[in-house]
Amino acid sequence: METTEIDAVLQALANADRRKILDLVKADPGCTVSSVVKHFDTSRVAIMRHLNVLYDCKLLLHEKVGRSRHLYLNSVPIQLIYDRWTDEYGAFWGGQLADIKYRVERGENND
Amino acid sequence: METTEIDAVLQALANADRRKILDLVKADPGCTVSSVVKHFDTSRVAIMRHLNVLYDCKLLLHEKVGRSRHLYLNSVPIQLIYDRWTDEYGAFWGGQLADIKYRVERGENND
DNA sequence: TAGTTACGTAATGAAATGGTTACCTATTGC
DNA sequence: GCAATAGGTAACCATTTCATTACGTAACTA
Repeated sequence: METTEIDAVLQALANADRRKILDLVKADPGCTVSSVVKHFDTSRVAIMRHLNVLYDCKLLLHEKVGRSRHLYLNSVPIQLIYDRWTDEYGAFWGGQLADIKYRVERGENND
Repeated sequence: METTEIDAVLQALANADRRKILDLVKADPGCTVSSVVKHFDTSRVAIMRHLNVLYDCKLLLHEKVGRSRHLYLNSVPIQLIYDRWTDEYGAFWGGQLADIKYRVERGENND
């Protein structure tokens, strides 16, 4: 996975509305754009912009049928991100996480 | 974890330079700002801005000693993100991941 | 103590992000 | 055919992001 692809996926995930879209599509695979829009107060165009971001980084797959566009979740990018971080930080987590978390929970972190 | 906190952590991770900083600090806990800056072509101020982003979302802990600032990785936010996504998408992954990953590795992904 | 080192901040500017309204095209249903 | 529906695009605007240069301050060192 290219650096720019990781950037794009993380950037896409760094927005609550886009994460909500993913959740909605996950809950109702094959749903349409307008059905997603109904769950938001923001404009249809704004949601479509979010959808385009999700298409670009391939978190959402889509196909046009008639005048509708059907949406599907593609979890592969998330999985790749997950692998990246667990691979690179897994050892660190395993070794130090418990202690650090303990200290943080006791308010002993030095922010 | 608040939505805005998730946003902040993912936003922070959505930048290759900031991820590189995390990798550097992970490889050399307690390293200083200037030692991190040496690994980049961009200006010291730009890197310090990235550091501030990482401080704000608590991916980096830091303490000033003399005229130096020592940096430490705090993997708790990453762990929380990890938990968030595996909790919400775990079932989906569990059901389809093996097959998808297998297909991806064989170059048969459906992008 | 004078100079270098390490870090911090201010001012500035280009580009990206995220939203809006207005309008346009294609499909469906009556 | 005509109106309603579903989606797409264009133009615009405010804010944030991300970089720069210039300058300031505290601490180490020769």
